[in-house]
Amino acid sequence: MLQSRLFTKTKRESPKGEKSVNAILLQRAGFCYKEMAGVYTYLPLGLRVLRKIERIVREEMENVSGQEILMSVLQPKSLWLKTGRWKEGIGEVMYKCKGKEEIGLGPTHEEMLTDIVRNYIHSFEDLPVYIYQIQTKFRKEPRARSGLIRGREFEMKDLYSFHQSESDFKKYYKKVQKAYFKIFRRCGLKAILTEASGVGFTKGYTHEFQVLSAAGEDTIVYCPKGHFSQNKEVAKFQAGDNCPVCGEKLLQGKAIEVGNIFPLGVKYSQSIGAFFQDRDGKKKPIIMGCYGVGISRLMGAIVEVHHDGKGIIWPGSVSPFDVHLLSLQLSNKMSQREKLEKAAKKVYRILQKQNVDVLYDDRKNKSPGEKFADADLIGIPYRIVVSDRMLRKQSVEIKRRDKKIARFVKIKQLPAFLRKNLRLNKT
RNA sequence: CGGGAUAUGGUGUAAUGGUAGCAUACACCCUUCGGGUGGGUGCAGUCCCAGUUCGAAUCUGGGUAUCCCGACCA
Repeated sequence: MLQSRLFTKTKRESPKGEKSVNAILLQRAGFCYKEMAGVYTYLPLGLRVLRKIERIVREEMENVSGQEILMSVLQPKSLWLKTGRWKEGIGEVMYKCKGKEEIGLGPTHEEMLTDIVRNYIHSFEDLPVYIYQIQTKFRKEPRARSGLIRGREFEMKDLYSFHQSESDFKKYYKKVQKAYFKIFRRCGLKAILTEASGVGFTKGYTHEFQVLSAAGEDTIVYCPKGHFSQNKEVAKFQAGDNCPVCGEKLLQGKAIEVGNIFPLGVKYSQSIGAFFQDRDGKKKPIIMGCYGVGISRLMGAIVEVHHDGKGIIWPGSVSPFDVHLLSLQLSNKMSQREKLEKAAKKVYRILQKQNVDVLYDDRKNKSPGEKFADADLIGIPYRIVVSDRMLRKQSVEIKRRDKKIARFVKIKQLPAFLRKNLRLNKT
């Protein structure tokens, strides 16, 4: 991708009033455009990141036998009346449209999917089944905040599992738990499995995946060795207490909830009427589980964790590009400029041939300082510089965004270097 | 939903009752060239409605929007 053609440019100043790091950096660098409080447009750079995160999530969902569907955003009132949630609970934050009839904008999809499942699952032999989707959700949040961390419109992956027995559900629950750790690790985040309050019908155990960050809305009490963590709202322990597992002193910190998993029991199957006939001939409500990942929130969380004073530092797995190629047009001699452009294009082609996603800063009349500043702000993991100085040595300069020092690689040896080093980032 | 703050060119800011200024971005000219080079020219603005006043960006009332704290966060 040629940066001269890239839609959107970086901004020198932080958006007015904005305090949260992810909101500032994502807007300044041109990843997101704020439409309203808690409502964002994903620009070319931002969408690439979102897609990368989606890809990771999809792969891990397929690994736990999830089948992807895409449900509608518009939801019938009748279904919500069946579960009593049109007016209460999440219904309170549902956007409702009045047309011919009242319709809800999906804040979550338990009702809808349970109703669909009701139409296809009739026997124990049809179970278990695991259905997920990646979709935009709408919630009338009383207070949208912190950029992508809490939006009124946001992207979420929601997986629902359907089982014939509690024990089968529990096995799957554990499996998804593992898959979730993998998702967050692949996104460059260290998630802490945290016990949280269940809603009435969940009788106890629900789990949140929390990422430590000052931008978080939750406070967790956790074991630094990772044995234990509880959300402050339900915590029976406090900072300074001993970890019930290893005895280590517990810590307390702010955290962003990037995912959650919880049992639904038979709440929805019962009220919506999703039953199956068991091998004993009896009709039973399907046992359900629900597993969410805030995809767009994850993007915000990654920025909160991976940045410095100059900009974002994307983990390779979710970066919009693998390499940011800069050509420094320094000489005022036309012949030299042409020579440099030719060399930069050659490097660009080498990179593309190696299947490296590259953003090529081919902009003319931009000073080196400006190109460096933009590269730091955008935060692509590798920066490759082509300049007169480099050309004299038949080399390019390669610098990692998260490292201070640069190294020099002969253009001839570039393909080998790329094969050897960049693959590391493809998780 | 309670509390606080803010609203001025595309973006970021100054002007506290009397000529709306600066920076940046953008366009053009010159200059410079490995960390936002310097200079010149041009383009462009007071959130909305009402009120006070000879006169309002500025004061008053109402509205709207944004940010922050809290409540809320199946």
